Amino acid sequence: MGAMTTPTREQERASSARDGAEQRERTSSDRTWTIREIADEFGVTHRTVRHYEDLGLISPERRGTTRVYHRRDRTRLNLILRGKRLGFPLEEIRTIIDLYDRPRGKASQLEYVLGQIDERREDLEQRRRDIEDALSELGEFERRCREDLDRLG
Amino acid sequence: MGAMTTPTREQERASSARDGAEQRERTSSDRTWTIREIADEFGVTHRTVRHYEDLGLISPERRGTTRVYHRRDRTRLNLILRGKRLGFPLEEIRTIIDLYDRPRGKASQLEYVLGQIDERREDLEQRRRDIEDALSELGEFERRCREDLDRLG
DNA sequence: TCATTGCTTTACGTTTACGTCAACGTCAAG
DNA sequence: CTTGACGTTGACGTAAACGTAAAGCAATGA
Repeated sequence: MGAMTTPTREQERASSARDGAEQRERTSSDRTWTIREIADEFGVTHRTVRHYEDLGLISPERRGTTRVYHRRDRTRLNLILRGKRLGFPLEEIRTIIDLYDRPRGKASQLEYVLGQIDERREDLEQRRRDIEDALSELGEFERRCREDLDRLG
Repeated sequence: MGAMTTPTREQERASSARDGAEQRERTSSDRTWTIREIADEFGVTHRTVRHYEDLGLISPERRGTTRVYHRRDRTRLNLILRGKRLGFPLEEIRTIIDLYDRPRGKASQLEYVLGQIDERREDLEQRRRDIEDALSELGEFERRCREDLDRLG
């Protein structure tokens, strides 16, 4: 995780809460967000965020009835959205997230996780090959188009 | 049995389907396939193949009422399935296929096609980045797992 | 001749991933 | 106290991508 996390405006609240006596010093890791803020920032609807919660992909804190989102929820959302861009179904994305989150104390657990990692890797590498193929076909096609264009001009 | 209206092609197809090994007088580019053969070979159902036809992604020849698949249909099916592996919706896949097939005689057409190619390329390169990121995260995660495993052993 | 096999169309069912109300709670401002 | 901005939980709608009968020819095997 963290390889492609978007640098965001977590500084603003962190610095302004520096001298507040009422609130303990809030580091950026303490910041929380509402569902609307999260949805807007990630470019999805609140309905979508709630849908992901229904499927168990995220589980924000509840204060009373209201959802409170923390940094970990943002991390998960990033994973989810990238998974979606890659065309993975949400259920499969959930298994991936669970994989990252699963407690892996015992050796048997770790062996299992390593096996899952290999499966994931196979899948991703197949996709990468598909993309490379598609890109090179696209390049070849472009070359031919430009040839045709040159003959016309 | 009554008089056959168009006996020639129908019988050709029937006999070639019966024993394909003997029918090697035909060059491979002339070979045709039934919907079942195509479906089996590509690992999809005939319903799926017909669905793609409904959406205009393939348009096999018709002999009478029966669908006859040629090499170009197989090429298209390959494009479709790769598109699906990459998570593209079928409608978008159709536009890509149409792009490759579109007659591009005039310069304006070619300009348009080149623009489309760029869009496609952007999309694919975004996906590639996502895959690279996911793969490197996976690698990092694996490294940590192996560390944990070493500490246990 | 009859049954089987394969292809056909029509049409409704299903799953995924949400969208879209509806109806209600809550809290600060006017 | 009412209004309005957000929040909540259902519950139903929908589009994509097929699945799954149902029902019908047409050629072939027994």
